[in-house]
Amino acid sequence: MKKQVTIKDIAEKLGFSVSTVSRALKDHPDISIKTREAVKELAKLLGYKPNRIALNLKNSKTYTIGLLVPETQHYFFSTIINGIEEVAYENNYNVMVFQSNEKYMREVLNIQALLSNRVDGVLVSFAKETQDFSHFQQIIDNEIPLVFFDRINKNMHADTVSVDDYHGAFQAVNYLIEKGCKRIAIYSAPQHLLIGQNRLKGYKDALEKHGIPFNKDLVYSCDTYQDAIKISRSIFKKRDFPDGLFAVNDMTALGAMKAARKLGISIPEELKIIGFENSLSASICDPELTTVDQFGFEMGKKATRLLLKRIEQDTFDYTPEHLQIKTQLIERGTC
Amino acid sequence: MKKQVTIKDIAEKLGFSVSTVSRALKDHPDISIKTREAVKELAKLLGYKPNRIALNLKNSKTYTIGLLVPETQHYFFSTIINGIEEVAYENNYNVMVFQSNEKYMREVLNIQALLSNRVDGVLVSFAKETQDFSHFQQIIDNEIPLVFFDRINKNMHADTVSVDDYHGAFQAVNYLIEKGCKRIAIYSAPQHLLIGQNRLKGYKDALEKHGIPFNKDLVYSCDTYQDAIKISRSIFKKRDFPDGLFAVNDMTALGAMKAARKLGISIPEELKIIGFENSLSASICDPELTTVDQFGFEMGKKATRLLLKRIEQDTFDYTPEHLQIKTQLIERGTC
DNA sequence: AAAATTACCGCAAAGGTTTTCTGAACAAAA
DNA sequence: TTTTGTTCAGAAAACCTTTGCGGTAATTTT
Repeated sequence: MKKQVTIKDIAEKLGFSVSTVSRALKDHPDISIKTREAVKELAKLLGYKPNRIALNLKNSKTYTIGLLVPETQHYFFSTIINGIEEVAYENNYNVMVFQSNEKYMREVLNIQALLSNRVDGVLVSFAKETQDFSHFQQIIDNEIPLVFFDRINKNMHADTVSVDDYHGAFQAVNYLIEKGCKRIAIYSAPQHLLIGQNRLKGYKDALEKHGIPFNKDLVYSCDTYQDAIKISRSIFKKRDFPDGLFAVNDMTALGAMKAARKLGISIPEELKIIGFENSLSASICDPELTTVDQFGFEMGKKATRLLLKRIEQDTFDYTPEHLQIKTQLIERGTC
Repeated sequence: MKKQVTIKDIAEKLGFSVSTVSRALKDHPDISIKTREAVKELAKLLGYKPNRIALNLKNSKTYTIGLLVPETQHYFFSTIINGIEEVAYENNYNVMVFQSNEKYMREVLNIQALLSNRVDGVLVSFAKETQDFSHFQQIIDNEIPLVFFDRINKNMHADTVSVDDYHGAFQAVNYLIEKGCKRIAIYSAPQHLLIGQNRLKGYKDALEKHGIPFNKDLVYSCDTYQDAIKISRSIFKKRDFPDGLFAVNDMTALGAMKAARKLGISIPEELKIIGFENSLSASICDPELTTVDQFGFEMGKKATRLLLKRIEQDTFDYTPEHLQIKTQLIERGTC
């Protein structure tokens, strides 16, 4: 609202030209020491701060990265954001956040906003709804570096950072089997998401390794807390309910625990549960949830480092990398 | 990296001047329909997007609000961010996030970054460490609207939005007493924060209302999960441990629950606990945590609406408002 | 036919900064 | 005195867009 002090103000007060002031401020050798000091002194006195907007325009560089997530509120994403902000801060970049609320339309609009804000690069974890990717192609067409994280698409000119879902799922199910489970259910993410596919594959392969036949009746599409409670209730009421459950994320695992407790099923004796995420709640509930750590903070950092590398390299003609974060099994009380 | 298409490109391709193209794009009556359509068609074809940076410079307005929080990862803050992003999105503003990690120094640096990015307004919840506010005064000196939320300071030219801590605390402690508690402990935030002062006052007044003498030995400074576990352990080992606990936030309440469980103290029979926040974990744990809902989402929305009002009003000469969010007691299983 | 109006469009400045090029003043060397 | 060199500073362009003002041609009015 108030006019900020500019280089021009300093120039006028001192009787120099703007170019002299500009150079003086950056210790250009052409400027005499006397002038330099006079300029700097007045600049400090007036509280001069270079106008970033003008620089942005001149250099067509904003030192801003755009971040698009489904929901900031989800614990996993908030840890990722933490990692992103961390690396951005270290490298003097700013972060502009947008959330899609899992809506495709809003995602498209957000991408437009990112584009017109001329961000230097974009980090994306897309909405569950999203099946068409042409809005992301726009980013690429403008040669703005793009990194997908968590929910990724490997068929574009974009780097990706994701959890090693296959390995994590394999690890988890293998662990359940070793703990004695024979009938293991899986709560799975939608199959159009890579996450869904990879985890299901890990599940199948772990079963196969131990000679347990795959039973598609034990596969449930379920990825929210509410769904988990509802679905679990109906499952656990049956006489032959599973003795093991691999949940797509901690919230669904916790939903299952709650339902089981209501029905008087004891964990881990009658039913063993393993989650995926290692959220805060996982170590708070009782018994504490055995889960697979996804290292969201690490993921955020890795994705941002990769993005900054792309931003600062001089060519857009690179072959995308596909990083995977190794998961880690956290043994606790539900198995 | 790639040059984005500008109004100039369109002008050259069509043989018009830039001003004509500019006006054509915004349906200025001076421009013939034929020209208008030709321009618009090419603009669409080329994927022209107005350069926001140039507009920012020209209008010295960025349509960006700066957000400074201690940690994005904290559930309460992430719900607030959700509310902020929501209102910003509705009003075509963008949000730039910064986190202080509870560090004063980092907060100061972040404010500088906000300043040089020429944001239109700033939303702040400051770090626990922060005792000196001159960096915020810089924002005000530049006549940039500032709204404090959650952790507030009423002694500046800034609006504030906060939880009605006094009322919430009173409500909570009153409830504990009605449930039969005689010796009620409080886990309190640092006393240099208003939150700490107000909640303690609510606690005291509720005791007084029921004629229970205040006992300063039942006041503990404790506001993290880890601290809560440690402190609770030592408290609950004593023979005369409290029969009620009012915790400054859900995490400390949950820490106390965990410690109590380990020591075989039954909740709510031997010990009643009430939290403050209504976080996700509160409804997941067992028994479910009785708590006071702070309505973070509402707070984020209210704060942002207030900020946008300040940004869009034409004067900086206003008297700050101090909004309070009414809390709500959520009765669950720990009382 | 001359004057007035209308319809269209371009010029230039502004917003703040950096940077290349140009130029002036002065001192030292020929 | 002339030439060469050095030191310092200004002018102008560029980044992209908007907008007040001016200008030209065509059309209408007297």
